[in-house]
Amino acid sequence: MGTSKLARTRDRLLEAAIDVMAREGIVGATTREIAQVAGVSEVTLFRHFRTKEQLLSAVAQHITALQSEALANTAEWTQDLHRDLTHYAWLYNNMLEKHEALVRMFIGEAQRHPEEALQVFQQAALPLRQKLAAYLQNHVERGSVRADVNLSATIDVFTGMLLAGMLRRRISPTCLGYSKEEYVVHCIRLFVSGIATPQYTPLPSVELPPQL
Amino acid sequence: MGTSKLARTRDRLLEAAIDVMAREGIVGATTREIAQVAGVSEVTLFRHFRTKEQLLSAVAQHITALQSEALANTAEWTQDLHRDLTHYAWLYNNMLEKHEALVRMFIGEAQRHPEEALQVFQQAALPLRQKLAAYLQNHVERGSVRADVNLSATIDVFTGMLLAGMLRRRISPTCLGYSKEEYVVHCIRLFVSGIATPQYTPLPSVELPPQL
DNA sequence: ACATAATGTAAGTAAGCACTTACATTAATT
DNA sequence: AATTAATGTAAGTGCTTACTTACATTATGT
Repeated sequence: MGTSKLARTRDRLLEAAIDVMAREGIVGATTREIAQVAGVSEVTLFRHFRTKEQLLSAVAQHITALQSEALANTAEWTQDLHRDLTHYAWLYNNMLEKHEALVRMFIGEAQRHPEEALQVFQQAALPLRQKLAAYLQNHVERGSVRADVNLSATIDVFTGMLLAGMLRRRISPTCLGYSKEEYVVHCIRLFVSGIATPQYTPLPSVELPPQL
Repeated sequence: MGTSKLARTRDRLLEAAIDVMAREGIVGATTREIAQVAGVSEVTLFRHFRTKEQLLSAVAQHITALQSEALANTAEWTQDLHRDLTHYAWLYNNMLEKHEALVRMFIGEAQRHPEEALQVFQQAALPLRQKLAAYLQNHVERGSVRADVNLSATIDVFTGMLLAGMLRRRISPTCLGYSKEEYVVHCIRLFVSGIATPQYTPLPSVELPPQL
């Protein structure tokens, strides 16, 4: 066995903690239920993590590790701005949906657990974010993206649109007036036409008026 | 006295509940502390609201009422798309910042309290949202906003950008690489250039927020 | 086979929780 | 002044929580 029994039990406890905390929130998640979901006794939980607080901290680190692992597979860029951003948007959106419960929890309890929330959200999204920044910077130098945009702010606007979309879908999925796909497509379109230079305007294919 | 003692105590309890719940979350907010903050005994709390659940429900209604009241003052539109949306964006952003703790709480606990979260977020933002929809529809008919956009989706993208910006600012305010003002300005610029028709391409002049 | 590491079982502790009961006190109304 | 409505005080109930202790059981490695 590559992993010891100790490590396997620890991992099961962390996964169970993620599961229960996502359902019940941090305050609502009891050590009893976490241990039960993990299939171990409550005493074992406290032998691995001396307090609930320490378990929470370990959970945050665990998630961070999982995320940067999942996003490690570098997507190949085609240099087609609209196509690449579509790929990126769906990658990001799917990640958000997969971890919706956790995202909600950390947003809601960010004030009470600032260091963990910061750790999870900032560190987990950092590599993907930097890749996108480098990609857009490349486009800026090639003249297809406007040079007068703050790249950090712009990227956060982009991911923020997708995040907010996911949050809103759960709250009122019925009477939104649009589908998930429609929303994401709108995000992409808005973003591309917002950062692209006038020369590079991919959207209105009919009769481009000459720019002045 | 316009308001009876009964109603005043009830109001103080509701305000205290908002205060404590915003700080501690719904699960973390204890009836003891809510009563203490309200300056009444815990028994009085239970005489006004038979259970904690019922108190939560009353809180949701109270917030909804407060919000639609605050947004009742109709802003006059100047028909200048960029200018009007700037005004709207700052109005919305300030509202979000004012109620940040509550927004966070309801996002985080939306799954466990679906009806209250829906009530607060949907109903509170509804009038403002409808006004913006009507305004944009007007611009569509006048040809300054593209006709091929889903207005509902587009509005949600706009408000979503602002919401996500507020959420992110609290988590990592230091190392963002941009200011709040910069973020909001980027939102506006992205949005305007994304929905405007090619004929109507406003020159993006940096606008300052109305006030702190 | 044996020593040790990891877990289970059972029971319990002290604290905090929502919520109640009984009775005294204050304020408003009549 | 008398009645009533609104609140306070004090004590307590039953439940759940994080966390502990003592001891028995299983798996693991040598």
